[in-house]
Order: sequence, then structure tokens, then C-alpha cells
Amino acid sequence: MLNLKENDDLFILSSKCKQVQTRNFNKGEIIMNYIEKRDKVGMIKEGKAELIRFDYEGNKTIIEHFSKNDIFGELFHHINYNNELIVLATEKCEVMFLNANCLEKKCSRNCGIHDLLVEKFVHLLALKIVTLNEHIEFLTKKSIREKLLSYFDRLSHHKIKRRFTLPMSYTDLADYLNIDRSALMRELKNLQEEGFIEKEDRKITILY
Amino acid sequence: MLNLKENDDLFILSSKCKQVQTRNFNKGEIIMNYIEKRDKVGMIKEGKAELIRFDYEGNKTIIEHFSKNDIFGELFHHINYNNELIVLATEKCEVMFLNANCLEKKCSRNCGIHDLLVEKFVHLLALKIVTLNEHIEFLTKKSIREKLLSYFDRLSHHKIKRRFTLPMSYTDLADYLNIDRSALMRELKNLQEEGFIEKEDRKITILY
DNA sequence: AAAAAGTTGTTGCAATTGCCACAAAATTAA
DNA sequence: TTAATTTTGTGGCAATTGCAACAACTTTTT
Repeated sequence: MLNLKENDDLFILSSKCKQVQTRNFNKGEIIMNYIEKRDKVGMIKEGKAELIRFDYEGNKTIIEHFSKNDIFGELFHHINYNNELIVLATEKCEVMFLNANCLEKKCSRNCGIHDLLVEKFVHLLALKIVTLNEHIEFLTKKSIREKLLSYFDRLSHHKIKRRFTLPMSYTDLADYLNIDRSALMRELKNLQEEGFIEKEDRKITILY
Repeated sequence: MLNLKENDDLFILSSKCKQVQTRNFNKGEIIMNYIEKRDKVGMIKEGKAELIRFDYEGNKTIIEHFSKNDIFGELFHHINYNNELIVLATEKCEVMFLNANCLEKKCSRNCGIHDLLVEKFVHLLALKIVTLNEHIEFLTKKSIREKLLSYFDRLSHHKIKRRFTLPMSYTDLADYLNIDRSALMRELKNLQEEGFIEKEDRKITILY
């Protein structure tokens, strides 16, 4: 698992490399337009953002939520000419950009910290894969109940901490698990009534 | 997108690095047990395999199917002490293993091809993220119809090739999209009757 | 401080989807 | 070549889940 202290080093070190830039964004600003910035990889240093798709009909879909240490970029998505992908700051953000080819080829100037930069980045890539695998695991459960319980199991670190707070709203959780919000609330009520969990706002306690 | 020719180079080069091993497996053999081989990353050079989970009740679940160029290893999963994860060869396999820390730190012997190895590996990591994002995209569609059409859209390279062959059985496709197989067949029939697609065995033609 | 926007909680109803069961066809193993 | 296993195709029925709608709260914006 990623060591955050190490990762902070990444940002400090990166400021010394010419192929890396850091920029600040205010809420509502577009951090990256996938059509324009094909060669860039972004990383959230601080703040929150979301990946939004506008399809050919103009429908807006939030595909991913990004927070500290999340990486994004066209590199991670199949290009689809029917869609437009943008990353939008949902709160004040500090974002690090690096050239995608910087991951493969040495800086032309051989800035000296390059190996370390790549090493840390591989960590983030692996972490992203873990996160995505996890998401798929939740999504492939057959029932709402199973989705919720596997997600809670994860949040409780496999029942080590039986009490935890949801990191997002129930509205967002329904979205994340791809279920209807009212159906989610209904199932939560069932779980409470059957004595599987206790719930107080976004604090959940596992009882089984 | 990954260049396969380049990737073949990876295998050739890797044979020169002391931290990389290649092994052959017959159908039915266990390629990797996640509990035992925490420090190894595997890559399928040739053949097919699957990632299987046995939970505490002994239930078996196929989590992922691997074929050429796919990577796997404990590095990509949250460790869960209730589960056992194994990679099983479903046909004759040639597999490349490398030490996970080889991605971060130079070979102690500094074998010379290390940078290139890492560079190629970053490609595979990025490709895996693309694949997982895609899978999530299909899974998060609301209806079976939408799941099928978005999957077909992908297979047709966004309608460039309107005729294509499914790379797996309908049984496996139902599993991949997390829907009931009979419901999938029913929806396929609907799509045919409504003139959206034509279907002959695993050959699909998009008509809309 | 008021207004606007977003979240939570609940319910009835419709229907999409899952489950079960079985037969035919196709593929693989013996 | 026969036997065994897997895949495909179909249908009835049950029920989980989605949808719509609305009220009470909270949080954010102006």
C-alpha cells in the first residue's frame, strides 16, 4: 500500500523537475480537457475534482470523483469521438501535471530525480488499479444488500473497525454502486431493522 | 495505446534481466497463489488464465480472465484475510514473473535493461487501467440493453466496424456484464426483433 | 437573513430483471 | 465414436429494484 509520507516527497521532488508543472484551480474551473491535453497526466495534490462526460446528445455524466493523490488523463481512457471528457474542479484544487512521455523517457535535461519520479508514479498507477478492482468488486455483486455489505466491509477494513463514517453522501454512494438512491435507503432501513447495522447520519456500525 | 510489437521486445529483453523469470504451466496448474507470492507480479506471455477467489465459505468466484499481455499480482488487490486468491491456467500458459520491487528499485546488479523494462511495464499498467475503466463503464449502465449496446459499441470501435465477433461466450459475457444469462439472451432477441442488430452465433452486426 | 440548491427519508406502483427448468446443439474429453 | 460437459435458446413466474413524487432538513449561495 502507498505510503503517503513518501508520496509527499514526490511533490517536493517534482518541483525540481522541468517536465512537471503545478497549477491552482478555483471551484468550477476546468482542470483538463481530454481533447486538448492528450499528452498530459494530472494528479490532485489538494482538493477535489470530477471527471465529466458530455455525450453527443449533451448528456452530462459524472464518471469519477478525484481527491488527493488521484491521477487522471487521457492515457487512462479509450478515446471516443462521440464523447467529450473534462476534469472539473469541485473545490479549490492544486494539481500537478506531467508529460506522459516523461514516464517513459528520461527528461532531456536529465534532472536527476527522474527515476524517483517514475518510481513514485508506478505506485500511484498500482494504487489506481487497486481502487478500480475494488469498485468492480462492489459493482458485480448481485443484490443491493451485497453491494452495501461488501462496501461496508471494505470501509471497516474487513471488520477491524466496526464503526466508520461514510466518505460521501448517500446520493453519491448510490451513484458509485450504480443503484437507485431510494432503493439504497430502503435496503439500509431493512439492514437496520434486521439488526445487521446501526446508522446515525453517515456513521455506520456493523453488528454482525 | 500499447504497441504490441514493442511489447514483444519486453519479453526478449526481460530474459536478460536476473530479476525476471519465465515459466510454463499446463492447463489446471496454479500459476500464482496470492498468499504465498506477495512480492511477485505476473504477466501472461501466451495462453489463458483466470483469477479465482475462494471465500471463507469455500465459494469459488472467477474474478478476472487473463490472456496475452495481462498482468496480475497481489499488488493490484486489497488483501483480504477472508479470501484466498489464486491464478489458474485454463490452457497452456507461458508466464513472466518479476519482483514487484524491481519496478521501483534498480536491479542490484544493474543489468542495463532495467529502465526499458520499467518503461514497458508502465505501458501495461496504463493499459490495465484503461481496461478496468472500460469495464466499469459497461457495469454502470442502468439497463441490460444499455450494457449490451455500449459493449457492442466498443467492440465495433465506435461503429467503425459494424460487424464483429464476440471474444467470449454469451455465458461469459453475462458474467462480465453482471447480468443473468437468460435475461441477456432475451434482450438480444429483443434487439434483433426491433432491428437494432443482427446476430449469427457470436457474429454481431450493428444496424442502427 | 433570505433564497436557492442539495440531501435524506418514505411510499406506492410498475416492470425490468433474476431465477428455475428443460431441451437442443455444440464442443471437449475419454 | 461415444460419453460427458458446456453453451445456447426459450418461457413462466416471482421479486428485487427502479421510478416518480413529495416533505422535511441541511448546506451553500447571494
